[in-house]
Amino acid sequence: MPEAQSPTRKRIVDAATRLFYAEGIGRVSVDAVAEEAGLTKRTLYYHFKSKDDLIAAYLDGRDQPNLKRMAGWFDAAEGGADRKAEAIFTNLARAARHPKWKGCGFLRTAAELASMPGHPAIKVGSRHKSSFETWLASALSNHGVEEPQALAREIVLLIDGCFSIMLIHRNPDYIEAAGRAAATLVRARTSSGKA
Amino acid sequence: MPEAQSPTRKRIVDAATRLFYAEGIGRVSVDAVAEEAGLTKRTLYYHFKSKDDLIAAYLDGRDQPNLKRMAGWFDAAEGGADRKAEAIFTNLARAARHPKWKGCGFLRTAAELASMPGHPAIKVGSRHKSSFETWLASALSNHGVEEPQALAREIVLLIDGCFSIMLIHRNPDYIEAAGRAAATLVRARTSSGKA
DNA sequence: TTGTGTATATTCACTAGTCGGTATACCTAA
DNA sequence: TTAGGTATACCGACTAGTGAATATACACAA
Repeated sequence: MPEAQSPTRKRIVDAATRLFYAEGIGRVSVDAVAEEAGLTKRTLYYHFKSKDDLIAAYLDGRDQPNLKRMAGWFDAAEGGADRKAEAIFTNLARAARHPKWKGCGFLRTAAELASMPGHPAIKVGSRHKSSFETWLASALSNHGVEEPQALAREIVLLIDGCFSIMLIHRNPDYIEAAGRAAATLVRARTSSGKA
Repeated sequence: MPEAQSPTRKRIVDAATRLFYAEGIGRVSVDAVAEEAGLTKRTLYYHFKSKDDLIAAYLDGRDQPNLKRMAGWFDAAEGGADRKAEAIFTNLARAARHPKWKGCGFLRTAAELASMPGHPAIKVGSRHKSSFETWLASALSNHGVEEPQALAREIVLLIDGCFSIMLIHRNPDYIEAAGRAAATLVRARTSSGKA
């Protein structure tokens, strides 16, 4: 039985992360992941029981880094809740200009697996998105916002809207527009009418 | 050279539409489309020069029906611009409860083709989404809204956010939340402060 | 120190089937 | 006779997954 913390396993997940994010899970073969990791397919199958398992592990590995990055952007921004929320979008727009940026791996994977709602990778994605929404609600509530949970959900919808539409138009203006919308929604839930 | 309006061609596109939407373009083989259409692969390749071509034709066929459906929801709703915008989401939530609903074919295809930004199907998707945004801006401007283009873009972001996040959570509550957010954004752009 | 057993980790070679696309031939209607 | 449209049969490349053998390392007994 393979170790959960094996360095080989980590090498495989890292290789899978690079390829799955760049090309999409359906366009990357298990052979390709094994080659990228510098080992054979049989070794990969020693550490993961199926490709579906590997896909879930790939997304699981992105959970914490993604959450921390978003939280970092929010925390680092000056100003009230509206400015902090908008900062997430400003930073996202900057990231999206990088040529290797291909949207959100969780959403793209869910789109590819839309016909398999119970797929383990979708459960991982669902947990990740819920974690983010929960964190955002608590962060907003620390900045004197009314109904932080409802507001967090609205902002999450705008963020995921950015991810999707960027894959169609490849135009970061949409992210800036979403940031302004988010700020508007925050102000609509701030007692003073302006934070 | 095949006819553009050939009934055989239409049968192929209809079959492709059923399968591609249900399973995703990457999980459906050309053989499967041919069988669904009740003809052989060779005949399919007489009418389409490649699978990529067929994918683009599939999305092209969804352009007008999708636009008309959304416009119908907006036009049929009672009330001001805020209520009409929210009606899009209410109807979307109802549609999303259907077991065969699998989100937006344009966005899912773009997600699958994220590594090929110049793919003809993505261009079709981009055109479709732009058409919708343009129509929505003009519809909003007919109802006394300020900056209808900026507002239309914000609402589009919420709609596409719904499509994406629904594939992760499968929870129509998100669509209702997006509808309320859209209404809030409309009111923020209405002179009276309330339409 | 040496030998044996055991669990972990890895490789090569393979299966059975699918993929997008095509060569060739045939049928039918103008 | 010609051209549009369809069918059979096939191609080489690739797919996820597996069987059997092997390398490595450490435990314990003689």
